[in-house]
Amino acid sequence: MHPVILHADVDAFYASVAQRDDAALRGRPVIVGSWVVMAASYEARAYGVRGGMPTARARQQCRDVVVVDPCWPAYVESSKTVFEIFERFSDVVEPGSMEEAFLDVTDAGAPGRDIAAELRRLVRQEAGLPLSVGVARTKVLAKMASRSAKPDGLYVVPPEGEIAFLHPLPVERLWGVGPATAGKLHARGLRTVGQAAALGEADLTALLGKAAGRYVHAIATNREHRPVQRRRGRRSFGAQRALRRGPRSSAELDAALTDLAERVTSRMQRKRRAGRTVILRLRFSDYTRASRSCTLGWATSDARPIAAASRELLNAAMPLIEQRGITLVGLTVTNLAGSSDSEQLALPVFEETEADR
DNA sequence: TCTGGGGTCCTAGGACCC
DNA sequence: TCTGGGGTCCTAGGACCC
Repeated sequence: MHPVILHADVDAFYASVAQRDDAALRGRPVIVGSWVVMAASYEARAYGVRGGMPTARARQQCRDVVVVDPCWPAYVESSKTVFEIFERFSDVVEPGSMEEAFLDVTDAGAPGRDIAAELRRLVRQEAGLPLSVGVARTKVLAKMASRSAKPDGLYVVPPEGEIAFLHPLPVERLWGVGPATAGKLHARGLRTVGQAAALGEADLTALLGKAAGRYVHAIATNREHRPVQRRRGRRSFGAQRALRRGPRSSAELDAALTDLAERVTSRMQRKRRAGRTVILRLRFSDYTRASRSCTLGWATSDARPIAAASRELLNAAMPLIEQRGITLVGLTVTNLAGSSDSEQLALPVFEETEADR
């Protein structure tokens, strides 16, 4: 018996929640976000509206668009409902985000297509949301199948039809191939997955680097069979803030760092996690980026040492900031202490010792 | 009003240790 | 004095995903 893997993904999650909760929005172009589009309903996408686009531009492209503010409690609640439904179909559910997951339903005793159809029906009925599902033997194929299924559809890649599905696709449709990798492949004259597969692993790793080359070769030749795995614990906590263009006073930057450190550490404290490495992320007026990091001698979730470390990093980066102008400041704490198997697991928050000071 | 906010993983060089 | 591998940790940057 071959593996049966589902990739289930709620369509335009935030926008669909908004349309579910306000009947007046149904059938209309809706975007969620204040000044940047976080999600666009399919009605809005028909006008070329895309995620990441400034809302002002979305309004230009679609005069009737309705812009709604994000509503986090509704997303958390909806996500919980959807995942409870997923869990009924498999013990092996790997979340990809709030609104998508892989399910290994090999042992479910019914054809993948039937399970997927039932999953879609229940999510529509109990969560009131449109779910697209891809069914295949591997995660990568299931993921790309769900993309083909959208919106509100079901797409099955049969075992004997895998290469026929995969090889004609443009390389940029591969999961894990973004603009940079696609650009390198295009520069070599490779436009389809089949052409990339024909190149061979040695040439692909020479072109893309070891990991990326191996990965692209494995999926292009349909040899990527990583199992569905329950989620590992998180590896970092971060927060960031975009800043208006123009000079920023150091008091302003200081206040931003203090705020970011508090946001990050309060989440860490809630999850009972502590970290040792502080990363300051900067973005400049020309959209170049830089990061500065340092590692403390102890793991902490206390805002004060993290804010202090980030201020030192910022000071070290001042010449860069003065030269290029800063438009974003971010703070990430990583190198988390203890096991990361479960967020619920209570972990000791290591105290700063005399020797560390 | 071109470009938000939250993550993951990989690479490459240098320091340091055995 | 010169030389070797192998391993880990740290820093900075890049690519990608939702």
